[in-house]
Amino acid sequence: MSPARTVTIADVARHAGVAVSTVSYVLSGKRAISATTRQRVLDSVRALDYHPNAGARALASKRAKVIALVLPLRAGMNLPVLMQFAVSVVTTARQYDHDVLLMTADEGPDGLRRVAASSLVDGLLVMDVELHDPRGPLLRQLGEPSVLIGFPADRDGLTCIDLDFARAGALCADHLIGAGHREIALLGAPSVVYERGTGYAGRTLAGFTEAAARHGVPAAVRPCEESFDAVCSAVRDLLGAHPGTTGLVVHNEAAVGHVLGALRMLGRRVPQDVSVVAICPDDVAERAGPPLTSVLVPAEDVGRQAVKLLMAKLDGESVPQSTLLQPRLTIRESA
Amino acid sequence: MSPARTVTIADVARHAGVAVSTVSYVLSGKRAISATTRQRVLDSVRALDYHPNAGARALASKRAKVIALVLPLRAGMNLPVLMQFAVSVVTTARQYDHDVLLMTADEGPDGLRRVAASSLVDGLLVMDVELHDPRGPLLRQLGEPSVLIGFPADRDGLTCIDLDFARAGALCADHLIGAGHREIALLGAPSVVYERGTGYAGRTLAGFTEAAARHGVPAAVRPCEESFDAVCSAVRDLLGAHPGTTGLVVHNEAAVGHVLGALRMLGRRVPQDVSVVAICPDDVAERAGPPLTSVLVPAEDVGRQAVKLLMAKLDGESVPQSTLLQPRLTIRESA
DNA sequence: CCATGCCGTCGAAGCGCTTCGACAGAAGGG
DNA sequence: CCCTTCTGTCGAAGCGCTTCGACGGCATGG
Repeated sequence: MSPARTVTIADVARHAGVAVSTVSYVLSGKRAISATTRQRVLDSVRALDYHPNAGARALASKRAKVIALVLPLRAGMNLPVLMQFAVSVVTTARQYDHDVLLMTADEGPDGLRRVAASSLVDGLLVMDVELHDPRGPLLRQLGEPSVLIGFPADRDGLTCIDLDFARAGALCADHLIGAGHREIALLGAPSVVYERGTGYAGRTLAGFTEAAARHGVPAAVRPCEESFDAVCSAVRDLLGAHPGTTGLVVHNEAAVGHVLGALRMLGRRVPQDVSVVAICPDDVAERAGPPLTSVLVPAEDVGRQAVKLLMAKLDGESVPQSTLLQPRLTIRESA
Repeated sequence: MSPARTVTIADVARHAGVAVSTVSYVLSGKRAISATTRQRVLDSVRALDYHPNAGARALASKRAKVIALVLPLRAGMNLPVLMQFAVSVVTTARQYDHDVLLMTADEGPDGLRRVAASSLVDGLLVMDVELHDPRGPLLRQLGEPSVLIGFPADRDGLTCIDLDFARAGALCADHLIGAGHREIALLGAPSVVYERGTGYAGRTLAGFTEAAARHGVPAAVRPCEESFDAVCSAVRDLLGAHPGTTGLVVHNEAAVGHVLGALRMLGRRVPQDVSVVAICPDDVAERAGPPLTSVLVPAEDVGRQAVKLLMAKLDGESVPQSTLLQPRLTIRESA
């Protein structure tokens, strides 16, 4: 429309008949301003459709009001959960009046250094941290406020949050055993995921195994690739080697549909012949046939909490080093 | 380590024994600087590990070197593709020395207005634009450089890019008909997606129907919800109503696995009894059983091209109003 | 009734960078 | 040999905002 010279705080001040600093204080609330002046300023802001310049604000206040979200970029990642997570981070950050800069891990440590050093962001949210993640030491050294999703082996001086996967594995085992199953098994992620030392996969497995042992129930465990054929033979092998298995836990979102297909092909009915519990998002569980009893990965919760932790750190509050989110089992038809 | 007062351009200038402006010109290349001076400055930059302050740069140059990626946030979205897309946008943007601000559509028009007006970003990438998307007019009015992924009905003055879904639909039909099928069908997205006027779904359907008509082959079409049961009855209905159907196109990523399961349950072998072609990402097609002949949604290409278009616009170049990416059919075992 | 405080507002000094105009000195032309 | 034209560099003026210190004016208390 108009030639649109952008509106500055000086324009607002002039329009409202006050000093620039007064406008600033009205907007930030950092000093008391009389109700009448405040209102006049606010009206001018609205009238002129004023939006503070982000760069100038960042420069003067040393706060960019932007946080970085660092995504992993690896094989075997499960994109939908990542996405849900990202969305919840953005939504929550906005509630704190912050924006989110999206980064991929493939720029490596330099990327983190760059955004931190350039004051592009005030803090970092690092996803999918592995057991021996090089970014752990880096973050410690960087001194930039950060929150990690996932647990590195050495979490000293870091703030970490994740679903309690050990508990999730145990919950699945307990549920099956409680339902009377006397031999159970876990079908996991592709083996590369375990080898990489991805914390959550190993922790689920440990929790599962431990719970089974506690009840004295034999528990087989098998990694599982994600193609239909691979899943079929994995299931066949498993049931061959452990014919008494009647309870199955699946911790592999991409394979979960195939597992049901494989069981169908092998003539095993779910849940009559084999009970299945999955660890996956609700929508996957719901649209499976039959709908799966499942423990969900509460991506949204994790995202929200992670942002809250980071905001607390930005405000100089001290926060717990580790936060574990409790898993929740939803009973559907498969177990 | 150190108390870490951040390094400024003045520090670099002092260290190199030149003026601040000289450092700036070395870094931006906007004026000729002698080789020796340039080298000295560059050395100092490295020695001090200097990173320009993003806010100051943005303020002075009126270029933030950040673009916004606006994601949709709707039911029936398919997250993995979105994610792939986002990753490719970030990667490409980095090649142009830009960062990416992630926004969700749920902040609405105000969100776009806000980031644009505050100069937080230099341009906008808007994903998953619908036929009658309110953001079309908004962008036009905003005057901020932008690129839309998807085609609104009125694309005057906008820059749009997408996969040529009509062509993709036609390609599937052509492939099946070329293989000798005399009655074919399309299993599509959930009906809500069509009703919303999501361009790509409708265009696929149109391309498919048209191609079939051109060959004089009857072609049924059916939207499809994504739960296993719904898919089963959809497939059953379809095959019941059109018993001669031997070629099936599936344009629904979440349902594609279930379709194969349903066919198996109905006793139809793939590809002996029914040939199946899917429109979905390669990894989904590959890990299906049997691996699916498919047309992939080239999320990465779209992302890369979209960024390139946006960068061209930021540089003041003029770009084509519409860009259509050609689909590619990959033959696997299912058709 | 004057000293004391507080409240609300203002002016000005930066924040770190880009960019414009100026200006030495070298190079080239008449 | 002087005047012009480049080249390479410098200094300074902002960019739009936050924040600090200052300062009138009003109420309070002695």
